[in-house]
Amino acid sequence: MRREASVLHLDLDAFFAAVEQRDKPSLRGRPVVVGGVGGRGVVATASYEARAYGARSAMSTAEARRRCPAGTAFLGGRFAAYRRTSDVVMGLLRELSPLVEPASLDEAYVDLAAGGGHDLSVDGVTALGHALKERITEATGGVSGSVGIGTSKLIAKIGSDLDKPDGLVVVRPGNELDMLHPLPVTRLGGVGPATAERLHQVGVTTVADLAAKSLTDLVALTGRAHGASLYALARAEDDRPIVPDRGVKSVSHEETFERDLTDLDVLGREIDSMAARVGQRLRTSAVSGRTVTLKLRRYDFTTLTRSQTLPQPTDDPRLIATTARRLLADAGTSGGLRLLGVGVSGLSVYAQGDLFSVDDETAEAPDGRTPVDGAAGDLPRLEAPSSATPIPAQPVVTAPAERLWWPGQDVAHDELGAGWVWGRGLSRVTVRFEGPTTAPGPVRTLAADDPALHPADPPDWRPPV
DNA sequence: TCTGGGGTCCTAGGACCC
DNA sequence: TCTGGGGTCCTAGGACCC
Repeated sequence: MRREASVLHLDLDAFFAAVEQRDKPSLRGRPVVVGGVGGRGVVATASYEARAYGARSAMSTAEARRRCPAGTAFLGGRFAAYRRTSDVVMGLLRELSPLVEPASLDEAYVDLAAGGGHDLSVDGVTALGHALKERITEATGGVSGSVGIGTSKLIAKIGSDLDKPDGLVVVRPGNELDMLHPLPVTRLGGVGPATAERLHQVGVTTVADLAAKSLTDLVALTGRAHGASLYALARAEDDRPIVPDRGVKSVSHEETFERDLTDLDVLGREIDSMAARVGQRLRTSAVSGRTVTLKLRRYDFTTLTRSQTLPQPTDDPRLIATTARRLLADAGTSGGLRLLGVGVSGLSVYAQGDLFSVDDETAEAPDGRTPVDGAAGDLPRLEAPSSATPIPAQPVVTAPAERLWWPGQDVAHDELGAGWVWGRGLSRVTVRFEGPTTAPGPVRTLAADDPALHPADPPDWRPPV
C-alpha cells in the first residue's frame, strides 16, 4: 500500500447505453437496454432509466423486456462507436500518466505517482479528479464517469463504485479499513457467487468478518492463491502494480444459436466461419497460437471444452477449423448444441514466411517464434505492423433482407439522410432519422430491401467546426 | 423465450523427464 | 524386487470480471 492516494480508477457510467443516448437524441432521458436482442440474448448495459424498472446487466433480454415499459429501446451493440469513445477517454488518462491500465472499454486504472508533477495531497487529487471528469464529459459529448482515488487498486476501484453515477470519492490515506470493513465481501474483486456462498457458510458477510478469519481457514475454504488474496485484501494490503499493456493471451469467438443445432455439416460450417474470424484477428495482432480449443454448450446448458496443442503455432483458419472440426466429431452433438466456440491460445509473436524482413528485431528465435511471456509489453495490442500481409476479404454472406438490419444499427438513406434502425420485421424496417448533433428526428418505415438504404459507419458526435 | 461474448487466472491429474 | 521427488507440459474444468 502506498503512502499517498496515487491510484485512480475510472468507471464510465452505463457506458454502452450512454453512447447510444449521445448518438440517438430521441433516447435521451428514456430507458435504453444494450445487449443481445435475439431470443437468447442477455443485457450488457442498461441505462439508469432502465435500471429504475429493474433491468440489470447479465439479465436475459426477455426478462428485461418484461420489466421495462413500452417505448424502451432494446439495441444491439455498436462496438466500433464504443471503442472510438473509449479511445478518446484513454487518451485523456494518458495525459495524466504514462501508466494507464485499461481493464475494459469503460474502465481503467491510472498511476498518478508515475505521472510526474501531480500534487498528491488529498486536496490535490480531489481537484485532479474533478477536472478529469469535466474533460471526459466534454470530450465524449456527454458520457460521464465515476472516479475513485486511493492508495491501491483495491481502494480506488471500490471508491469509484461508492458514489455512482458521476461520482468522485477520494479515500484519505489511513482511512482504508474504515471504508472497507463495513462493506459486504461481495464488493471485493474475486468474490463471486460461489466464493460468497462458501464464505457465508462460515459466517462471513462483511469485509470485517473476513478480516477475522485466519489465513489457514481462507486457504482451506477457497484454495491457495485465492485464500491468500482474500486475506490480504481484507486488510487493505494490495500492492498490485498498474500494468499498461498486459498483452493478449488468447483469441476466441463463440456463438449461441437461436435454436439448438445437431447437424455436423451445419456445425462444421459454423466452425469454419468462427475459425476465419479467429485467424483474421490473430493476423491483425501479428500472433499465432499452438492450442486450439473447441467450446460447446449442450441443450441442457452443460458446458465443456476440448483442446489440442499443435506442434507449431498457427494463424491459419483452415488448420484451426480442421482441428476444431475433429474435436467436435470426437465430442459429439447428441441432444443438440446451443453454443459453439473456437479459440486459440498459447500465443507467440510469429514470423510467418517472409512476413518480417531480415532486419526485423522481433524475429529473433531460429524458428521465428518469440514467446509472448516476458515480452508481453512489446506485443502489439490492436494494430497490425505495417509489414503484415493484407487480410483477405471475408466472403459476403447473403442473408434474407429482413435479417440484414438490427436495432440500433447506423444506416444512411440516399434521400432521407443518416439514421438508425428502430425495429424490423415482415420485410419492413423502421428507421429514425437523427444523429448526435440533430434534434430528435422523424421515424419512417421502409421496405427492408429498399435499395436507397445502406449500413453506415457510426456518426461523429462532435459538432461541425 | 431463463441463462452472451470476450477474456483472465487457478487448480488438479496424468504423462513424461531427469 | 512396497511403491521418491521435482519440474514442465497438456488437458479439462471452474470461478470470476466487464
